[in-house]
Amino acid sequence: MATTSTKHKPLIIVESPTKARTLSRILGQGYRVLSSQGHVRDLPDKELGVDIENGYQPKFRIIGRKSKVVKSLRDAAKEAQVILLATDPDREGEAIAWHLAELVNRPVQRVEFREFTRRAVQDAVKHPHDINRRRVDAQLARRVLDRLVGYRISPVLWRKVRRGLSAGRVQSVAVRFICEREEEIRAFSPQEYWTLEGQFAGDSVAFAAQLVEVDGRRIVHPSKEQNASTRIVASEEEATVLRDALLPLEYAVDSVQEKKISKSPAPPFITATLQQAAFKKLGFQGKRTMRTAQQLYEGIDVGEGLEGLITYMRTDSVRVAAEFVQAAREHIAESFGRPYVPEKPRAWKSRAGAQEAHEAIRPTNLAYTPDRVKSYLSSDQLKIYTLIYNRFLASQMANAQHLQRQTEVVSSGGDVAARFRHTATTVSFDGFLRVYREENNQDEKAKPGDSLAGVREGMGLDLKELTPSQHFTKPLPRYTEASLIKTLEEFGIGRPSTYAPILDTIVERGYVEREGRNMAPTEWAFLVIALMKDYFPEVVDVDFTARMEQRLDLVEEGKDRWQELVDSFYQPLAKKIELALADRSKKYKPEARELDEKCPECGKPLVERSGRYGKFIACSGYPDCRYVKRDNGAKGAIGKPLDERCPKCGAQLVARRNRWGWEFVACPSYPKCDYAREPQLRCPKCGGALHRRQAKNRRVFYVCENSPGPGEDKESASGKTCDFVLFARPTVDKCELCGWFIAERKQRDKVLRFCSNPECANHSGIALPDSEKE
DNA sequence: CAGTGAGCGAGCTTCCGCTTGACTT
Repeated sequence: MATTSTKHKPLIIVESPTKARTLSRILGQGYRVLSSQGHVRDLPDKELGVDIENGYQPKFRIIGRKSKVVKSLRDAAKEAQVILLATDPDREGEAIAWHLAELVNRPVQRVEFREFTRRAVQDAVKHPHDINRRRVDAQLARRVLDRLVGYRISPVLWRKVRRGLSAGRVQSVAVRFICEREEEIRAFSPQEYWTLEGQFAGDSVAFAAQLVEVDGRRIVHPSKEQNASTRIVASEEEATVLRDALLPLEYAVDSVQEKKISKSPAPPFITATLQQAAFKKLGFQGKRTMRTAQQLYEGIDVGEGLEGLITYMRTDSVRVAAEFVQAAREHIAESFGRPYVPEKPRAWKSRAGAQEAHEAIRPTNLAYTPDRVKSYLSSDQLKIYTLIYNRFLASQMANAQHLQRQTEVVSSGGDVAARFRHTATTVSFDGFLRVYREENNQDEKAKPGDSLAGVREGMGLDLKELTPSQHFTKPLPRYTEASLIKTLEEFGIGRPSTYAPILDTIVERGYVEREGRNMAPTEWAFLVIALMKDYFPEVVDVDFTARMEQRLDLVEEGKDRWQELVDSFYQPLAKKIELALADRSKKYKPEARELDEKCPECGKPLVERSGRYGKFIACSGYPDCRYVKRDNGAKGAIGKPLDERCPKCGAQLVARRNRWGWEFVACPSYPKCDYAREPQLRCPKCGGALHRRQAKNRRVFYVCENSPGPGEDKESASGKTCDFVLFARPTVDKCELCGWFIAERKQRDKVLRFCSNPECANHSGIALPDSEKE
């Protein structure tokens, strides 16, 4: 494209590059469209950045890795006559627009659209307006408040609990949920109860029915409220007595009732519900779901160039563009027939307080059915796309119709009166179930052995068998990623872009450990939550965010000033921080746990303590006795023996891991012998010496002495013929396929092991022996 | 590259929310 063609065209700035591309397509050649890629300015990382003494004046800096983006936006702004800021129509988007306006230092206009349809976009561009300064102020209040809460309370935790911990408006409430659930589980005592199932048979009928009533008292689950008309069968003895009493009685069908049940589909996905469904149905963690959805959003070549297959995936709204609903109705009629189209289009309602900047997550083109595009998609992409496609389609389909048939059987004669019930539900019209059903939809349980076709009221029956079965009440389960996100979303805590990262944060800080699908709190979580409840109860109150939001609305309506909002939250907080720091007790430090083992040096009992680097075992006589157990299986363990002798003392060397988890080779007789080195010293390719280097970004990498430096190419650097460079750490292990050493790299908090040979099949990663999911 | 506790007190850690692309001496 000619460079002059962009000059003087109106410039439109949006948040995401994909939106820029779509917008460009809608508006055509007359506009130049660029993206900010999210926020471009923020408070500095290394300091508070809020002048508390001076009206909470924030100190904004261009975010380091956005400097290139900012430069290109500034350059483009210089060339443009008209600048339109089309960032998202929500609080954060308004703030981004304001920061951009400040940075380009030129007159700007604001445009907003909530759908990426031609009509909505063209209409928006025709009606530009000013930036909403009140809305920007509301965002400012939100940002400053979060910074003050996070950066002022966290240091209290470093001092009183452990270094490196953190607190925040969102993460602390998430940790609180997990801790309180754990306390409930620990306090729970399972309660025994019994159910009785009878096998009835009569004239060409046979079926099973549950005992539901004895002498006018309903048999209920222990969790149900108890009164004079209810009863729990609590023991085997009780169950046996009942069985013996009921077996000899005579029985007859009391009633047969049929009920129609209409079930409506779930709304189309928003971020939180997509993550929940993908977790439940596919076992995907939030991160994996979002990464995949992003790919579908950015576009896939389905044979006709790049096509974005879904709408934006970070949304809190279930709204769908009216024209697309119409398209869906036509598609449904065509694919499944008229009865599958509801009379009126369904209009879904988002949670109160949703910002509704985007549509729900839906396919962009119904002609791209999962089946039609599957050969262009990866396996993850197809799974997520199918989920989104079907959930959306279902949300505009007709209700499913169920027929529930209840057959009740009563006893006659004897000293007790019993009532049994058989319930069968059948689907009479599948409706939306044709394309989407929830995970635990187990209400269609017509048992295979049952035959009730000939059942009539008053018909006599024999009770052939009466089988008691034992049950126990169960505590609520631990939170999973899905149920935690659901809970946070319901309380309005966190935003679509942060649900998945929150999980990482609380795991990284050591508050929570993943145990299979569940989230288990650590000791640190309990200590920190206890402190938070004592000193900062309002911050860990589930309604803190809701109260903040109400106040933000007032700022947005011009009824409150942002500084006053921040001040009214911060002043009480500042007092509590002082109180907390003044308390010198060790109440929130982990306790040493006494062990049954005696110190081999002084005979006093050993204790397990929590130190900076995890748990360790030492003598309770400290500081008189400084014994520390070295082979406790923790990080300071003895290590893996190697086929190599110590050059200093001749002992058999071992591989150990340092405090950051990296391997090194050392003498086992440490501290008597201090021989230690890196796991690999020679280049696996040419045998030359292997050097460790550090990049500007502080990442460690390894390079062969025979490889040319960055400035020199292979021709000019005579003799430097090797090109071995490794952006990872070597280990002592060898690859089974090629014999080169295995290397390790950390991807976020996860360790990736792979062969150092780029030609080897194991280079992309080694399958773990106990391959865990994701 | 091998810690840890207590206290002395260098120099360090930390929030939530928007968005992707880096590329190493």
